[in-house]
Amino acid sequence: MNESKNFLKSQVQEDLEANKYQKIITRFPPEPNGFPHIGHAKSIFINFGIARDFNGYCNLRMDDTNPSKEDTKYVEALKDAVEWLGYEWYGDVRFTSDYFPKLYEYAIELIKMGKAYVDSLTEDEIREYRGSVTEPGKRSKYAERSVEENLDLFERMKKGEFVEGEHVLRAKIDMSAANMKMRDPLLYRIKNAHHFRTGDEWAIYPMYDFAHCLSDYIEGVTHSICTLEFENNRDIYDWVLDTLKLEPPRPYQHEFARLNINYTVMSKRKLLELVEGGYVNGWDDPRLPTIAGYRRKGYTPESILTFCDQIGVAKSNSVVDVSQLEFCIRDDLNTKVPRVLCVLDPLKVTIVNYEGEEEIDAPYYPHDVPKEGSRKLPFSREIYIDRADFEENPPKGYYRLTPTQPVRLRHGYIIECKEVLKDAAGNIVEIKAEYYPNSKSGEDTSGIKVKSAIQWVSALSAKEVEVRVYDRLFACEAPQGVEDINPNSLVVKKALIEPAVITQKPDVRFQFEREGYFYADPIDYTDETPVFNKIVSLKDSWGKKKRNSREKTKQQEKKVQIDGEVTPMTPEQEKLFERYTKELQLNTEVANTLARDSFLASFYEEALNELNSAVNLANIITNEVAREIKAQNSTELHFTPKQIAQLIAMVDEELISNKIAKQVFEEMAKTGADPKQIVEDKGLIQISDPAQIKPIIDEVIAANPQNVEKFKGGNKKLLGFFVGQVLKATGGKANPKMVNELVAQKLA
RNA sequence: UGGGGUAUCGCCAAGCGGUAAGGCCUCGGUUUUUGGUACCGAUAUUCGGGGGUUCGAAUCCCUCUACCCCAUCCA
Repeated sequence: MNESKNFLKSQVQEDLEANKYQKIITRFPPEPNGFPHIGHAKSIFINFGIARDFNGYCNLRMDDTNPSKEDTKYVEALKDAVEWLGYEWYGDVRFTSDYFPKLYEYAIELIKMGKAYVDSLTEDEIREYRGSVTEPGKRSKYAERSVEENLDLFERMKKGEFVEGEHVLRAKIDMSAANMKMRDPLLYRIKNAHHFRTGDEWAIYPMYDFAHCLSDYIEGVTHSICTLEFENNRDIYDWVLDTLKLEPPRPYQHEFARLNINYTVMSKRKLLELVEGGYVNGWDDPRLPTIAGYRRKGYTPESILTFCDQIGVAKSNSVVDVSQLEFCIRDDLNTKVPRVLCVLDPLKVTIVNYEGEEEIDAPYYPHDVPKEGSRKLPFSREIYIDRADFEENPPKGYYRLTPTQPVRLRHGYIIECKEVLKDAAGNIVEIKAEYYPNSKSGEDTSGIKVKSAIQWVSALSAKEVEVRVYDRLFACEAPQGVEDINPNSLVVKKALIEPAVITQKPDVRFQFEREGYFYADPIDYTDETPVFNKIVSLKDSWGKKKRNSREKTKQQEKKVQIDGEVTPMTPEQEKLFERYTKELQLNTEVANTLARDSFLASFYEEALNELNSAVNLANIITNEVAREIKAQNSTELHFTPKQIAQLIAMVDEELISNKIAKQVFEEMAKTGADPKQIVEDKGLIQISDPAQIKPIIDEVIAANPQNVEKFKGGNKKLLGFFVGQVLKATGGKANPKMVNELVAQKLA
């Protein structure tokens, strides 16, 4: 598996090291309102994977808070998917609906705290009152109801005394919050629908934002991992848990980018449209990116898991190329699956100089797959080969049978074309050929060199099978909907296959040599009418060559960036800028940053009172100090302008290098210690004596002969590498400028 | 227009101030009775653009740009 850590694993590791949790608990929490797709597989892989990696648990929880959409058939599909992928959830399957009583209690608690109220605005009014992204909302007059009234109303909501939409329970947070989600979010709504588990017991149902965080908490989840679109919901997640003052530890939410793959669609809505519109044959149609679809097509769980591992986990919206997935299934099947001969587009070949019949012993696996097994391949005078394996007027580079080019029948003899028979329309209907009796595979003494070996079947014993050749469902990379459907996404062929394959059971995979991997359809396959699904083609560098030569290579243009306008300075800022550039000789960029930030400016002025080192102070304040201020979100700073001045004084006196100054500053920001004290305690005084530095340089050079070579060969970037090594050896204390010069001299 | 995110090769993706990982794709080559596999090799002087700080910047600072998410009684 992938060794590099993703940000989620790093987070878990960090939390574990900080002793935040004793045991890691994650959860996979789908809403049972549709069939799981490969995006769910990614989530399953992440959640169960983290639990496995860190010796924890992963729960499977059905987030069933919306009875009008959910159904028990979906929970079965979800369970199947997890099991098929090889994971085991901890304990029983959980349901948010199991927590409805507990959730109700928490809601009452919030009401008692004055943090939740029953609102009786209409749906439209609620929307209107919420405001817009740029304008604040306004609070409902019902927010003023007393705790008693809220309690009474909420209980009656629960009892079913009201109709849908009459009341809702809302959190009392902030109607003018910049985060729209925090404008008094709804906690409960009245719904008369029948719930597939709790039946008609409840008249009210909790909203996602209320139920999810608390369900996580109830289950002892530590890391609540979800997709990017919930980033804005994190504030409510934290608000609910914090406001309720629950006993720690509590879970935290982390978001990652959902999976997208080109040439397909992933949204539930679009998938549903395809299924219900009859564009595909059900949720397990092999062209669909559903787990059931991939499974029916013949993908292995291992290949899906490998894929999930390869694509990684990050926060940028991305679209993974299908070829990555296709690679995974090819790679998995290559070492697992027997090779057999199947002719998809049969063309008759009569071997005129052959009489009788024979059986050829043919191994199931090629030389590079360490597996045993073989079968008998019947051979006779009449055989079939694939139409694509004969060309009367072959293009350049064609390796297969032509009127002048012999070819080997895989595992069998070399044949040569003698005559081409055509129908009235000019279509080739048969080939008369001759074979070389002394060219049999394994005992070939003919000395004839052929460029390829092709698949074939004997006419006498071949069986007709149905082969469903699937191609991508959509014709374009980023399909919008059914209008982009590839009309040839399914081609059903009557193919001819060698007899050994037919005695096999369904649910078995093969490689049809030179064609691809195929799967005996687990549902439609019978011995009388065998059906094979194409899983994926083999890599086809010949087909590609042909295609590429036809396609024009399009050149990509580099995008031109346009610079936007910068907001002008106020007169006061203008004045400061003037002073900084003219009087203090700061460069315009630094002066600009300082002048525009009043906090930084006053910090700078104060430091300037302590030390007359305008440029160096300005530099550290606009860069390092600014960063700390951002990180600490203002207020609680551990360092003062005076201390910064002391630090810079040491730099000015060349007691410490700039590099060390940054290190000292970080320490100051963390602990609030005095810069001089830090330098003293850690012995950070700069080493500027060449006599001390030179031996270290020699050591570094001696230890890295290849890099010395590379450097002398012209790789000047390596100078930085050597400087870095020397600095590392001295604990960062060597004067970097001097090291630079000395190293350059040494290596010159 | 407010808030929250994200930008590193054709596609994913490491990287957290000191030599731009890896996989897929692509292109060469070797082996091959699968135009498969395997194996070797090539492919980012540059990290969305522009500035700044530093001996040294993909990494720190400023700024601009592009894209995604948020105004369901969905999740």
